[in-house]
Amino acid sequence: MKQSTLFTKTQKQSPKEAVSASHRFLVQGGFIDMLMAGVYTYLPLGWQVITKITNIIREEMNATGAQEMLMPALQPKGIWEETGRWASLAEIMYQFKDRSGKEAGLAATHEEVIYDLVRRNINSYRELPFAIYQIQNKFRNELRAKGGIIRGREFMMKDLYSFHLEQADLDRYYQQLIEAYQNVYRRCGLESKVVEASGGVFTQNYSHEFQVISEAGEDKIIFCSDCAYGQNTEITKFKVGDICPKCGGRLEEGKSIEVGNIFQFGDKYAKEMNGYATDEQGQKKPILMASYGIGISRLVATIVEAHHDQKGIIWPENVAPYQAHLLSLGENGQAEKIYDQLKKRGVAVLYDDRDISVGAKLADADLIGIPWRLVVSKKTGVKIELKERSAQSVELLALSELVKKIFNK
RNA sequence: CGGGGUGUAGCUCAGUUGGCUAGAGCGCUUGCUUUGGGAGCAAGAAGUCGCAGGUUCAAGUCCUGUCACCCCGACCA
Repeated sequence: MKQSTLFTKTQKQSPKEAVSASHRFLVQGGFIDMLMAGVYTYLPLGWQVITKITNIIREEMNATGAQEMLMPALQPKGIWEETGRWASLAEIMYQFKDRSGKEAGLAATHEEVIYDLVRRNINSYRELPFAIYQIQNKFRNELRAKGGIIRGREFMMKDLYSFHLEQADLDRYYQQLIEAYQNVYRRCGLESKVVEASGGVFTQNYSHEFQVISEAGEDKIIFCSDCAYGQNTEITKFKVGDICPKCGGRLEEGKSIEVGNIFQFGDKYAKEMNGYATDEQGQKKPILMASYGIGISRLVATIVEAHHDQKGIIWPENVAPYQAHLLSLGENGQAEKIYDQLKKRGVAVLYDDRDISVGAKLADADLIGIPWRLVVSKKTGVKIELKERSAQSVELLALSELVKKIFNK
């Protein structure tokens, strides 16, 4: 990708409304653009990051046997009335009348839609268990949107629903998903805590949140410094300094960002929406459900909160918009050749071919935060100067050495 | 929803007790120079002063309404 043709430029000035590092750098670097409070466009650079993250999520979800599909965002009132949530979610859900006077809403979540689909299609224990997920925007009429894409009114989510006839089977899959979630966060460069929390207004049962310790967070948790255990301060009886019940480490308290939340609903939806299947003995049994969500847009912001310095973002390699950032600094065509070579070898490279000052290019490279910076200038001759975004030192390498060393190509 | 604040060029902002042709920096266009940390010089384009109404000889400035955005709180799969 040639940077001269990249849609939207970086901004020299930080947006006035930005109070968090993620908000500031994502806007300044040209990753996101606000349309209204809590509603953002993912610009080409931001979309590259989203694509990397969703691919990681797909790999991990598919590995558990889950299948991907896509449900409607526009939903009828009827199914929501079956569970009583049309009324109980009235404040958070966008609800309106269409021009024939029919009431409808925008998806705040998808339990009703998926359960309606399942009850009409699943009749036998032979068809269970299974898990379905989608990656889609959710709409929530938050009283106040905050912190760029940390709390949006329209935001991207991966939501997965699993269905079982036996509680033990649900428990088994639930544990499997906890591990899959931890894999997702680890691959995104984040250390997550698995935190016990209340089910909020949505379920009486317990739930687990995945929290990343960060000053930009809105949640407060008690967590173990040695393992991934934690409890939300909403429900905890532990105090700072208590012993971790999992590993015996010491508990601490800190602010954190909730990047995932999983719930066991058990037979709640079976009862409310009449979802039953026949077991081996020919008996009617409730179809149990659990829900599992990852806030993808919030995850992007969380990664930036965890990986940045004064100058900009430092993307972990797995989620970086490009693998390498090639900068042409006042030379005569050598960079263009190297760009072609890198493309030929399958390296995803952003090539800064713009006719602007050296300082501006270097500053933009720091702001955008691609992990490997490749500089070609009069000084470098036929070689390339390599610098890792997170490091201070540079080294001169020939193209073949370079691609072998860092891209394994 | 309660409290506080802000809407003036693409962006960040200045604009005095109401007064004449509404400004700056950045960005943008053209030309020349420059080239390892956000370049210099010259010329230029760019504004219904958020929107509607009112007061006044005169409104960016005062009044009323309205819309949008930000911050604190409340809220929060």
